Amino acid sequence: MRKKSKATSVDIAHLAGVSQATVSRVLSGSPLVNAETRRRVEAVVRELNYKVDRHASSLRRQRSGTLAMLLFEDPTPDESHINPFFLSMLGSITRACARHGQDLLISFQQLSDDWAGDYEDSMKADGLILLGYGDYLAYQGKLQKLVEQGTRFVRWGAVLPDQPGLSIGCENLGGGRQAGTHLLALGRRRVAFLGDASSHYPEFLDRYLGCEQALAAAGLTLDRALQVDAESAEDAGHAAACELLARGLPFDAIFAASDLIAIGAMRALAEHGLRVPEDVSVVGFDDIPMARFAHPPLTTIFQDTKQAGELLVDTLMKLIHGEQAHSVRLPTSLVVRKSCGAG
Amino acid sequence: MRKKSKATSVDIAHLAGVSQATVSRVLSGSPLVNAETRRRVEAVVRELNYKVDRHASSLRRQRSGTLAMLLFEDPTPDESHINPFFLSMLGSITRACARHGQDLLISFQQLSDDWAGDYEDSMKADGLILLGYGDYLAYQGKLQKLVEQGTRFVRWGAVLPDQPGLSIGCENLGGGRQAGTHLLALGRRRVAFLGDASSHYPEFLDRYLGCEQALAAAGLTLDRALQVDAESAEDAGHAAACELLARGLPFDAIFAASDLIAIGAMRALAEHGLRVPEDVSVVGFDDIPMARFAHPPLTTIFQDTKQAGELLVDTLMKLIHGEQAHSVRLPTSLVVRKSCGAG
DNA sequence: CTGAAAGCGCTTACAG
DNA sequence: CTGAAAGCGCTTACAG
Repeated sequence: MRKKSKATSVDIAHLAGVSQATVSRVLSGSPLVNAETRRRVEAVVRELNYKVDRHASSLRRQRSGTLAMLLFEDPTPDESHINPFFLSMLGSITRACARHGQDLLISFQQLSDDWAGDYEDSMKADGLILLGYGDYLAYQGKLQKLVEQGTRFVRWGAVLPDQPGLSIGCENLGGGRQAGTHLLALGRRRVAFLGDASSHYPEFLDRYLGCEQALAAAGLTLDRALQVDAESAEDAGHAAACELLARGLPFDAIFAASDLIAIGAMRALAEHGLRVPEDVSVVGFDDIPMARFAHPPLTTIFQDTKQAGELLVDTLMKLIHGEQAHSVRLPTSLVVRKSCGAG
Repeated sequence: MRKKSKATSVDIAHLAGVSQATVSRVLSGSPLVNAETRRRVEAVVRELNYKVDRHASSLRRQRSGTLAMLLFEDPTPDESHINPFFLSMLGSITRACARHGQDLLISFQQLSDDWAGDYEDSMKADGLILLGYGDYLAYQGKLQKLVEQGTRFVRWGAVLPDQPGLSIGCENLGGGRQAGTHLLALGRRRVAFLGDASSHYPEFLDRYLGCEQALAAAGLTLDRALQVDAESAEDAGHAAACELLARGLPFDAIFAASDLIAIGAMRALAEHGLRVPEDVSVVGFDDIPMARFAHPPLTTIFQDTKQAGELLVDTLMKLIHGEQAHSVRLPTSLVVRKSCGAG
């Protein structure tokens, strides 16, 4: 902040009776400083509450000490609330950044944006964290471009074989299997899937496939006629469930690709006089805070957002430091509540 | 980012056949540039996708072009999810920052922190946006210190007469009145208040007082024996409602100081076999996204987080530019859903 | 309207 | 272990 007179390293040097270079060495933790000298400098630093000017430091080091988080959503209805799932990652990302001594810049983007903005951010930050749901095929090209530019980034999302850059994601396939297995154990046989299940949304697709595997293991099939596209939003879930109902095919369970979809679907079910879980079991995915308060409380597949956030930052830092880093898939777990019946 | 060779203004100058100073003038929108020269420079800038180095620029200008948002919560149970109310402000704050060409740094703090962190942030940003619930009396001193330091900041919260610095808040008194009036209109007479109602939480206190005014206007009182302290969290709301029930006093309505409290209270009510709204009406405050999905959907007092976020940023920018700025109270509105009965 | 030059506050070879 | 000095990439008086 602009204050009467912000102390600089020169002031500190003066007061401590050393050169400015030595002050700098002390503050950057250089081993090339006499212990006694260091103590003297540190005392003055503390007294004046001196902080290194990050701009000067970054300029000189050619490294910013800043990470940027880009949150994008698909067509994002103007005033939309941000996907709660990503929000819960925000906390752990922030904390992880602090632990690494990095600042966190945040920026919201439309998937449709030029992403010129990204490039801009990439000049401000040492690396990018990409969060967002959206048509994967649509932004794969942008990721490619980022790679070509030499931009360091890590994204949250499906871990795919040939993807550009690194991803941290969860075991979507395994999570889908957990959902299917649970439904099966409860005696459900006709499972509907709400959510896009194509390579446009690889995470959803894997959840679909995982569920299908679980059913297949029991000699059952996930009837494609019971699949309805939906993006991760309550409204979309509601619409999808209505569409499903309109098809008139029998089903006794819904596996929603996200909690938001599940919650919307339950609303539609209730409006149509169907009881959850008596008439139909519902499983979600994510375990957003709202899931607990849904009616009935939603059984869902938990993704560890805390660990995810940390891993995202840790991985990005490795990239920045030129260390070896790789994509990872985090395990999921089933959270049994009321929406499927006796757990 | 560190790339093979990032273009600098010198490169641009060279290619455009002008001096580096002129490039700088073009990029900062100086009027002291010939239109033709400007066009030539801009062409090169576009072609190389050149961006001004923010660190160099900030260092030179002694202004960072960055705003910092400090989000603090009271004792914050380690992995707690951030208060959803603040999260919904995040989006509009980010957008408003972008509109002002400012970057947004975000940082989470414990109210108990030394806030040395703040001072640190204050060196990185031109101004601070403070968001958080917590004991006002406990952090008033910190605000005072910020003022003394000359740090520019705006906080979201109660607009109080002698507070240090500026606040943007809502008409808590008016909102409380709207809640009380609505309850009254529905025939409710014995209103309980869940939430701290002391000067430690001035926002809650005003909501309480507003409700009390509405009742008084009808010749009724807000019985203090029906008030139970609670912080803004679902668990706290649940606990408070249990405590209220344990007191054994009759009541036919609950005005919760926040939606989270209301949702927790409804859970307790249900556990005790009480129906909402038949046996007791419930009104919340905030209108967080979850309110719509509560069971029953929660009638609540809406605070315009979108406008709030924008105002927070606009006000802070005025402060930074040395313009006149002042605290403001935003109007609230009643959102009728199902938790109070016929609306 | 344009250029040459100083300087923002650091970090880091380079000498010693 | 320490200091003097160069230089990171800009912005902005100062001349012209």
